Amino acid sequence: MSSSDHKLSSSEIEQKWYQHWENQHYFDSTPDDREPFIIIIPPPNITGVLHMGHMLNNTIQDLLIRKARLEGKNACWVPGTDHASIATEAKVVQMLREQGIKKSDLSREDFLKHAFLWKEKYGGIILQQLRALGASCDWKRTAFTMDEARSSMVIKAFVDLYNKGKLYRRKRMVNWDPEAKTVLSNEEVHYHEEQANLFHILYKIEGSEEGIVIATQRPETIMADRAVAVNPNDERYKHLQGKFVKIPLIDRYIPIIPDDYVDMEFGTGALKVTPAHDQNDYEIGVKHQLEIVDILNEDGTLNDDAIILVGMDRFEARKRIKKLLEEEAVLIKIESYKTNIGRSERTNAVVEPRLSLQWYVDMKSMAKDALDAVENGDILFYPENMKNTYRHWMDNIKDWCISRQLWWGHRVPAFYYQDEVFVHETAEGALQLAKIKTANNHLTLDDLKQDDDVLDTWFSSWLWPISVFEKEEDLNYYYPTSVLVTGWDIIFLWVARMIMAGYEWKNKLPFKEVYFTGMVRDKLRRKMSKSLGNSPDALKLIADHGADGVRFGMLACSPAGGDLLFDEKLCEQGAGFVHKLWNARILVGSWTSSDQSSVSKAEELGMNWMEERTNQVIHETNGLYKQYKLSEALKLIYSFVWDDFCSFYLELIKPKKEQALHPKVLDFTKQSFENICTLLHPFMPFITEELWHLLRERAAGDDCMVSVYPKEKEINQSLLDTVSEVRQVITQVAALRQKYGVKYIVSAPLYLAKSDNEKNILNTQGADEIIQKLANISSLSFTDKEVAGSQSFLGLRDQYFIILPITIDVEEERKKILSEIEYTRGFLESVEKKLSNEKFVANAAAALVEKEKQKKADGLTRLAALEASLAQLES
RNA sequence: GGGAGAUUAGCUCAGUUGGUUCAGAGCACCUGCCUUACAAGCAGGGGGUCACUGGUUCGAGCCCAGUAUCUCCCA
Repeated sequence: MSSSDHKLSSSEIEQKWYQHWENQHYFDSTPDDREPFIIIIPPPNITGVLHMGHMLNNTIQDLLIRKARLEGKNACWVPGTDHASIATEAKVVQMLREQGIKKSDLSREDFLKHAFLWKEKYGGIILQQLRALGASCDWKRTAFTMDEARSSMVIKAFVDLYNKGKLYRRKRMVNWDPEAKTVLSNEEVHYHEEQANLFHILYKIEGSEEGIVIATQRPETIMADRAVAVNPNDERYKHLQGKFVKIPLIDRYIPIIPDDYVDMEFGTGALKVTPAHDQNDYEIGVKHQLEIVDILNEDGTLNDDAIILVGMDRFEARKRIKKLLEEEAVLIKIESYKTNIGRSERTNAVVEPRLSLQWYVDMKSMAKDALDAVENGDILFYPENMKNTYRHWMDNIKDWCISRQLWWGHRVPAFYYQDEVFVHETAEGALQLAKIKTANNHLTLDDLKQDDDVLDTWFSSWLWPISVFEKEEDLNYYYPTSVLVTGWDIIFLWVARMIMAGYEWKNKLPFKEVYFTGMVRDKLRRKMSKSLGNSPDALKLIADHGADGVRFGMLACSPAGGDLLFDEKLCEQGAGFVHKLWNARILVGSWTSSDQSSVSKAEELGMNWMEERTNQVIHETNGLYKQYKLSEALKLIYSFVWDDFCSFYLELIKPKKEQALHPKVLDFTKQSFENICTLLHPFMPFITEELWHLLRERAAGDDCMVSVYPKEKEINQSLLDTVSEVRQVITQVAALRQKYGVKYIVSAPLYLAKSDNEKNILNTQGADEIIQKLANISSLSFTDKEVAGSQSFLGLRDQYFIILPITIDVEEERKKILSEIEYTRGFLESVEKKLSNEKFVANAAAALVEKEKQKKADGLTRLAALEASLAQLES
């Protein structure tokens, strides 16, 4: 026995075994005859470091992969990273700025060189950190959304959609981030209630002393106004319709137009229409054929069309214009109110609605198959209610703006010549198209200008499941994948779109099941985030509690879909569990065996029970796995190991000091321990591997990670019930000992009241021995009457008497029995009520009625026993 | 404004097509034990009008309607 046998060092065994598994190539997968089980990792951003969300998500994936591997499937977990265009570009710009380099000073090519260098340096951090968690990814398959294979598929997809007529380029109102100078998707804009001012401004009617007051939150945009709209039914303004008003500060007159859109109740009931700077105004503008004038530059400063305050930032302009309006005496009042302000997820800049020319994917044409697949159960969602959210979105799907005004990403493969656009994977191909279209053979590459924009990151992410397999053979074998594990917050951004892409290009769903994890929140229910600083350092957690402890902590509190309120205490509990297992192994390891020993009846019964109980746990956990109730499966195994194996079975088997066990018993015990290791391995891979090797000498390749997951067998319920009764008796005796202060060391005789119950513990070989050992009973025998001077108690079915060396408080005992009698009578009453109810007997299932009858019989037996005890006490 | 979900013990949550007196688990708390693997342990214990109000039913934590509160998604 080496010294390391008695001391547990998590970090040591984590490093040792992870390296061993990798050396043995256990994580690797290649297509073969076995059933595949495949998970594609939700690729983390290259800008990130491991956070709690990743820990949860990847722990679950590893758990599922390891379980499948143990079950003999060909398990493959493909890792990778996402180029995260806007986030990465922001990081690189910032890095360059710190080096004194401005992005605008660099060419696109030079900027990309810097970006790739950055990616090489920092882009793999998360994948590296995942190893610390025990992730058994097939690392040689590591993919990146911008490497060659993925990029070429992204470009092909774009071209293909264009050729199918599912892509178009159009000028629309988009969310504009003036700081990053790019369009944002709706999902990248976060709305929060903020305090704002509502400016009431007087617009004077042309050729009249009268005026009309409009209310606006954005006075700096009045120069872009092209109309004032009022509700056609608004009596206050009927006489003004068709007249013109002057925009304050500048010399421009705009019409007063009627439109139903205007809410008479809001503000003054008069709405300034600024088609270039508001989505709704834009629509009104189109309807009334108003001129659309954009007075802002892409960086949020005012341009020449603003006429005044040119070159000033929009917020500075707002302050200035307030003064100017006051000077002109047209600022009637400023009202403070709360409104939702949209800010960029990345830069936190206030998002500007902006009219711009962008590429769009026609989503309606793809939504149908993707919706059907989920509706008809081809793809299963866990939890199931995510279907509703999914359906709602699919039914109201909007076209997808996929161009971004950035450099880091896949460049749009569209080439322009004069007013024509040519879409092709290569510039040369586009040139050919252009030559044909223009009938001009003299065109050269220099005549074409490629689109400056890149594609939305999700435009590569949606191809992830179909793009990670580079070989046809792999694709045929692994696709569709088994399950996707991701957060519900990206069900639209990612999950729905992957399903669409799967049908679009492979004519097949990308995965059969989707397991939505919850969001990791802190104890105050706040989402864990870097900005709040409420997220624990993942690697420190692992260092403090061990990877197994952290995995336990993450899993123990993670019901599918629901929020996960993370509490470090759960990791402590996990670490405690690791120690429990460790100590149990030390105990078993300290035992010796000898042919001279015999197998006692108690041991025989104990072993049989252990086997049945293991079967039962396998059966139950398999059921839980199927429903993805992973935290419940873990809790079940936890209590099985702790309460059943350690507290009961090992105590039952435990030999007296210096005594040896029969080899059969010791071997069985080790075998049970091995089963536990295998069952627990997916949850806690390191400690189980370590114990596996400490339990026995192992040949090369005999590792827990690749052991055989035990199969379900038929369960002997009757044996389980009998031992439950045994354990109940032990518990009750212990409770009585505690109540009367009788120490364990004082043994006492126990009697079993004779009854009709054939399966009583005296008829089961070994049961008496177990009770004698664990409850320190001097003798166990039948009795057909009350035992004088005894304490009586009920097991699950039978009644027992124990004689403890105490003086009994008759009055107290009487009260106790009376209250039990009362309870039993109530119980009987409710049962009888049911049985005498004709409708119940007629309507309920026969088995149920039978059960009620049995309950009545049991109840009567118990009542009789209690009344006898009472009589005995009073005699 | 449209939609989804939730409300069960001090906390986090189970509760399977309505049917054991159904009200559960883990943590936390309290009590007693250093019983020779583990005090990171062992053995016990208290604690809930299942948000509220009605309805359906022989029977409701579970089904229906409404109310309240909260969370989230979309606009």
